[in-house]
Amino acid sequence: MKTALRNLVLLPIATTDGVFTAHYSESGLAAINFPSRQSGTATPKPSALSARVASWHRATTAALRRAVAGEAPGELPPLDLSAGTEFQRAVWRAMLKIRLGQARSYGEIAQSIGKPKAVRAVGGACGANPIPVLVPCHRVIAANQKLGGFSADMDWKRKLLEREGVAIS
DNA sequence: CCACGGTGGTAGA
DNA sequence: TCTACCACCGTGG
Repeated sequence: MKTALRNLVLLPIATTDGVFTAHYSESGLAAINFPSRQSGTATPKPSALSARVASWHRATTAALRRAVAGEAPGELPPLDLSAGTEFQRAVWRAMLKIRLGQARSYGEIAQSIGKPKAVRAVGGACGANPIPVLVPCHRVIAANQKLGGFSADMDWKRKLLEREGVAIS
């Protein structure tokens, strides 16, 4: 990932499962971090926030809380996926089309973006997804109906799928 | 159950 | 460039 110095604003999102951190660029929501023990995000003064970012953050907060609960997220803020390569963005767009309660295999994603043999590479792109939960990388599983992997805690993947009613063998 | 080869995309040297 | 990873997948013991 190339280091574009983009002015990022970091804001916390409290959920039933801990405090996530949202990153906003000039053009939208650029990343979400899972809760971690050490990282407390200092909340900027509200006056320092542009109205635009504040409104994005309201949308993100509502969407994330629903998504974490296994519900449909509703309307998302604009997503800034510019950090990814062309291939990665294609994979992330494909993931956004997987509906709640459904799951696709890595191979099916590869097929759907017109690169049926780029199966392992799809796994890599899933791991590079900057906006987990809202861009539902957890709905991509192995072809044998097994779980596959996850960059963050595997428990998150299992938990999210369970809440969405997806059965795993 | 396990081993292995064929794969394409990425990051790092 | 070249090389070594991989959140895979099918086939074969």
